[in-house]
Amino acid sequence: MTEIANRLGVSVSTVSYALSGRRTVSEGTRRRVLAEMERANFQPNAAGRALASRRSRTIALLYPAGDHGLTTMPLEFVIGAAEVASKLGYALVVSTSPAEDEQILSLIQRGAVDGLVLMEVALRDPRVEMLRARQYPFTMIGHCSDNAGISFVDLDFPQAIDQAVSELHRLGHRRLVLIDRDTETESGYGPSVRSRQGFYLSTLARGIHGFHFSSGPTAQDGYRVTSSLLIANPEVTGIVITNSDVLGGVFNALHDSHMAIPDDISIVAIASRRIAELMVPPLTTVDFPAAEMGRIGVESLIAQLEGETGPPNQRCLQTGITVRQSTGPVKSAAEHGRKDDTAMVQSS
Amino acid sequence: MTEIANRLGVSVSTVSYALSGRRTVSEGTRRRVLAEMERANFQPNAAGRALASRRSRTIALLYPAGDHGLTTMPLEFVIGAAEVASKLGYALVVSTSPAEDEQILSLIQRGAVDGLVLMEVALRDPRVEMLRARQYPFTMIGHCSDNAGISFVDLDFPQAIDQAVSELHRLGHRRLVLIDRDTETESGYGPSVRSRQGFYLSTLARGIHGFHFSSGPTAQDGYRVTSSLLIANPEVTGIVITNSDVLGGVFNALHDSHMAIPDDISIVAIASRRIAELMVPPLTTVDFPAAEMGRIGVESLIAQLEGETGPPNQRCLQTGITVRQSTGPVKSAAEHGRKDDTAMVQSS
DNA sequence: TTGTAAGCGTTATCAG
DNA sequence: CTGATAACGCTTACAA
Repeated sequence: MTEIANRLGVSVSTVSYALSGRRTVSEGTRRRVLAEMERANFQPNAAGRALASRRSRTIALLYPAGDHGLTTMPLEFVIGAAEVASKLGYALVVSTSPAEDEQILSLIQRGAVDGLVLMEVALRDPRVEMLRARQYPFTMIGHCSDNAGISFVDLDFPQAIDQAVSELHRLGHRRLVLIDRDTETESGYGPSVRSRQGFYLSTLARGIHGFHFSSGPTAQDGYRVTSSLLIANPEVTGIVITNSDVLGGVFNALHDSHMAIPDDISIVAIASRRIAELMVPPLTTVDFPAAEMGRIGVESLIAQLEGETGPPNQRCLQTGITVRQSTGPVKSAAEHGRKDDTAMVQSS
Repeated sequence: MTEIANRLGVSVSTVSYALSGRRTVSEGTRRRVLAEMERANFQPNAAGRALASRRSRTIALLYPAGDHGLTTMPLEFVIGAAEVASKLGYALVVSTSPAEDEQILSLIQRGAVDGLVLMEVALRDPRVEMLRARQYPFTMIGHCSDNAGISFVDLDFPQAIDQAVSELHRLGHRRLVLIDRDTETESGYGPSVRSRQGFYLSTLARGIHGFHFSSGPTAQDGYRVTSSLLIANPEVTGIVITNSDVLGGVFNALHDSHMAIPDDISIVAIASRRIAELMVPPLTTVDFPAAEMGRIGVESLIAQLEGETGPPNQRCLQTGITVRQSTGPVKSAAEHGRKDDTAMVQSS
């Protein structure tokens, strides 16, 4: 910058202001400065800028560590976040979320990042309490019981579940089961709690029979749960799944029990398109807008960093349903005697 | 740091050296300094350090942009990279690889990062040429035709394919097909080229019949290719797949053609465990060690940054095969008359 | 509209 | 073994 200033016979501050626009610079010099920068291929040094401005223009995505082993959030999420961050002039560092508050603190106390995006927050999350107490800028993917003043983006799980239930109901299914995350290990995990509540509300509202099974996060868990489910509740004709990690187990269990999809049983899951298309038959899904969630999370964090005032940006995204081939009308005549309201319904 | 120095009555440089160990400090003062840092909860400021040392202690992972739409590299890769980077004291920024050299240059000219990890390199990759010409530190996931002086980590695709072929051969399969990436759009993409060559070598070496079909990257492409394959070459009993994005299409096509897996046809794919367990039946795979590749890539970049000398670290990882249920002995008696060498073979 | 200069928090050189 | 002190490259009052 000094060099550019010298070459043009202006001061460094003029160069700096020409670039940042933080004070007015005569149109002529501004253009000359920018032209010279272009010519010299100048790029402002990140460290110098960060040191002087006390802002790193870097944010961190705290990725849930391997504690669940597998994780539900797809890669598209990270990509979406990275893209918008870069578009807004920020770098996005991915950090496997250290369970220790200390490590988070270290990250922010070094001034390495200006703000955080928290993933997989629990209903009562100690990290959230800590950051809130310190008034540190952050946004959440997911949300807590108490979100006062905090921006977040989440899926509207009750609505997502209701779409699934509604579709199955439309097809004549009257006995549904929800397979969700294991509550023992996931107590306080928002999506589980909200999905389950939503499921009971949705089934109740339609006067149909619904209950849930909890499953661990692996395919084996899904297999086991589905097998017992089929024995304990052979009258079930529709399954709703919230955690795509168990899908393989469910499908294999059904296959081994000679239950055809969708002839004997219909399945709807909250899952990405990528996963939907891997299944046989292709899975009817409530779409998980991962990339968009990443985008929104980063956007609202940066808005906050850039001094946006006003209420926090709290959004529960609405989902759409994509009907593929894992859902169909109830066939079993034993189930209801007659396929009452399904016969003439058009595909929506 | 100044504050700590003052409180202890030593100079800032002593504090700095006590922390960095870059010059000897008497055991006593060193301990006092560290104790005081602990007490005051001191964290060295990243920007100040970066400015003075001219190193950001940050590296970037250049993630392939959405040009293929879907991407083959799983999330575990990013996680593995992030974990080891953080363990070595570096931050890992994820950047959706801008096709433009300019943007890469901007990143490095700002001094925002000390080095790059390139993903999805082509056999002749302009980015590689550019970085090499500038002597900029980087490592690759994958490798080019000419890798002189560049560290990389890649899968040993010929070996991976050979494991797949070997397993199918062991089971008595004598007519194999490889479904790989579409060459029209992927010309110069190393894994495709190497897999295909490896496939022909492996089948040739065993005196069995092998040929390949190329498929686009979507499930629909996989479906189409598999359908035509079944018509054109009904004698095929084993399929090897390199790109897990097409798996769903393949499985669905087989299902729709009433080909049972593994009774009528066996399948082996290069894929992650996560995907393997989604399929019905669970897929026999040559394991893709994504996390390890991420780790190694980052490690060798950092080694390079820390001034390691000597030859570049060039590694083609060996794979293991995990036999699940998509492979089985040839059943079709029409195929070879007799199942010659398969009858007595033990599982390895 | 522009210039001057004081930081920002480290590292590293040069003397003791 | 330790202290001063000059960078590092930029931002931003304060003056003019």
